[in-house]
Amino acid sequence: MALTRKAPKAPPPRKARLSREVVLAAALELVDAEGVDALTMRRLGQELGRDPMSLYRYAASRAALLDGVTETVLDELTVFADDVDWQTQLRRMAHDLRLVALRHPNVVPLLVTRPLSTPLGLRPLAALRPLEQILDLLIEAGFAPADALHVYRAYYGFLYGHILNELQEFIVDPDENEAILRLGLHRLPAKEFPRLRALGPVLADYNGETELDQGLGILLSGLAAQLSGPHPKPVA
Amino acid sequence: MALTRKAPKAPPPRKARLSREVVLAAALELVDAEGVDALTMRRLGQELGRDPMSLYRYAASRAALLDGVTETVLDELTVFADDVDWQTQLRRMAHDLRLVALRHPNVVPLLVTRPLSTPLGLRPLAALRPLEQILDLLIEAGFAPADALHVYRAYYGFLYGHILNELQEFIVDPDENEAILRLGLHRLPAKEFPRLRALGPVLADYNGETELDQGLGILLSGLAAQLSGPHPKPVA
DNA sequence: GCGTAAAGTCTACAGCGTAGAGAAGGTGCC
DNA sequence: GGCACCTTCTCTACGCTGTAGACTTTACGC
Repeated sequence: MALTRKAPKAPPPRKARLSREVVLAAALELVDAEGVDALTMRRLGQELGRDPMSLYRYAASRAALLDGVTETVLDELTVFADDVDWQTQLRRMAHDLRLVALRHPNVVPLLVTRPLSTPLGLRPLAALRPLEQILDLLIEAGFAPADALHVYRAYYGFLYGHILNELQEFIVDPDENEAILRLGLHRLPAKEFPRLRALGPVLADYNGETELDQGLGILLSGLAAQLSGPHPKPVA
Repeated sequence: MALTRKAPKAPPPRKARLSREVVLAAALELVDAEGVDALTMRRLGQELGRDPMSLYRYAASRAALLDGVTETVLDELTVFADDVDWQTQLRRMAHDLRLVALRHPNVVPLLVTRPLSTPLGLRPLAALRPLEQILDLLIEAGFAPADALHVYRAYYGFLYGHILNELQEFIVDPDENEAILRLGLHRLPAKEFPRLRALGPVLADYNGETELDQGLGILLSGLAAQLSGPHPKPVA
C-alpha cells in the first residue's frame, strides 16, 4: 500500500496526476518535434496516456494551449540584472532570445503571431515581462520614459525581424544546406534574378549571431546618439 | 440566346468561369474580412457559388491557397525605379510595405510565417522579387555585393519587425483604443509593471509611420557608415 | 465510512481538407 | 448536325479535427 501512494514527481509512463506544467511541457515537446499542426488535442492526449478531454482542465481551448506553449518558451529566457552597460545588456537579451528561437524554431510562428490577436495589455504576463524589464533598464540608464519606449520598439522590432530572417535562411543542416540552397537558386530565372543567383555562395555561409550583433550595434548606437540619450557614463 | 452567351468580365453573382485570380481575390477578401481561420475551402466555395472541390483546380491545397493569398498581397507593392538616393528609395519601399500590411492586417501572419516553411530559393517569385530589386539597388549604389546582402538583411529584418510591432499595438480604432488599452494596462499588477503602466498615455498616441522612418534612418545611416558604403555622392 | 469536489472519461456533433469517380459544359472536326 | 474530347465543376465519402455535456472514477477531509 505504501508503495502505491503517489510517486512524488517522477515521470511514470502512464498514470501520474496531470498538471498544467506537465501538459504544456508535453505540448512543447510535440511542437518541437513535429510542428504546430501536430499539436492536436487527441494527439497530445495520446502522448500523455489520457483522454483528450482531460486536457481541457488545464487549457481552455486549443488556442489557449498554444498560448501556453509560447509562454513556456518565453520562460526559458534567463534574466540577468547586473549593472553592466545598457547596450550590452540589451545585446545579451537579444542573443538569449535568438538562442531560444533556434532551440524551438517551430514555436517562432506562434511567438510572432499569437500576440497579434491579443491587445497589448491582455497578454500573458510572461510576454510583457521583457518589455517592462527593458523599459526599466533604459529609464534606469537615463532615458526619458518616452524615449525608452522608442528604443524598445526599434530594438524589439529589429530583434524579431532578425529572428524571422535567420530562420528563413537555413532550415537544414549546413552540410546539405549549400546544395539545397543552390538548387533553389538555380531554379530562378537567370534574367530576372541575376543578383540573387550570384550571391549563392555568400548566402551559404551565414552567421546569424554576428549578423544580429552588428545590426544591433548600429541600431543602438544610433538610438543613443539621436535621442538625448542616457547621461553617458564613460567607462571610468 | 445571345444574352446567355458569356458575360465578359463583370462579376455576376453566380456563374462566371472561375480563374486563379478570381479565386485568390475572393480568398483575400475573406481573409481581410474575417481572418485566416475563416478561409476554409467550403466557405470560399460558398462565397463563389461553387462546390468547394472546384477550388482545387486553382490551388493544389489549402496551404497553397494561403500562399497564393500572400502572393496576391505582395503584388500590391508598387515598384518605383527612379534614380533617387538609395536610402530614400528603401524608405519608400518600407512605407509601401507598411501600408500594404495595414491594409491587410490579417494577412500579415501569413506574410511572416509562410516563408518559414519554404527554403529561400523555392519561394514564390513575388516574394523574392523585392529581395532581388533591393540587392540590385544597393549594388548599383556602390555597395559590394556581400555588403548589400548585409544591408538588406538588417533592413528587411527591421522592417518586418516594425510591422509586427505596429500591428500589435493597435487593433481597434483610435477612439476606443485608449480606453481599451488602459483597461488592459490596468489589469497589470502595479508592483510588477510600474513602467508599463506609467507609459499608458504615451502608448496611446503611437505614430507608426514616423516610428518606422526614424528607425530606418538610424539603421541605414549606420549601415552606410560602417560598411565601406557607396561612394557618397553629395547632394551637389 | 462517507460526502463532496476534483479529475478523468465517454459519447456525440458539426465542421474540416481532400481523394476519387462521375456529370456538365465548351470547342473543334467531320 | 453529330461526335469526340478535354476542361471544369459536382457528388459522395473518409478520416480527422475541436469541443459541449453527461457520466464515472478518484482523492481527500471529517
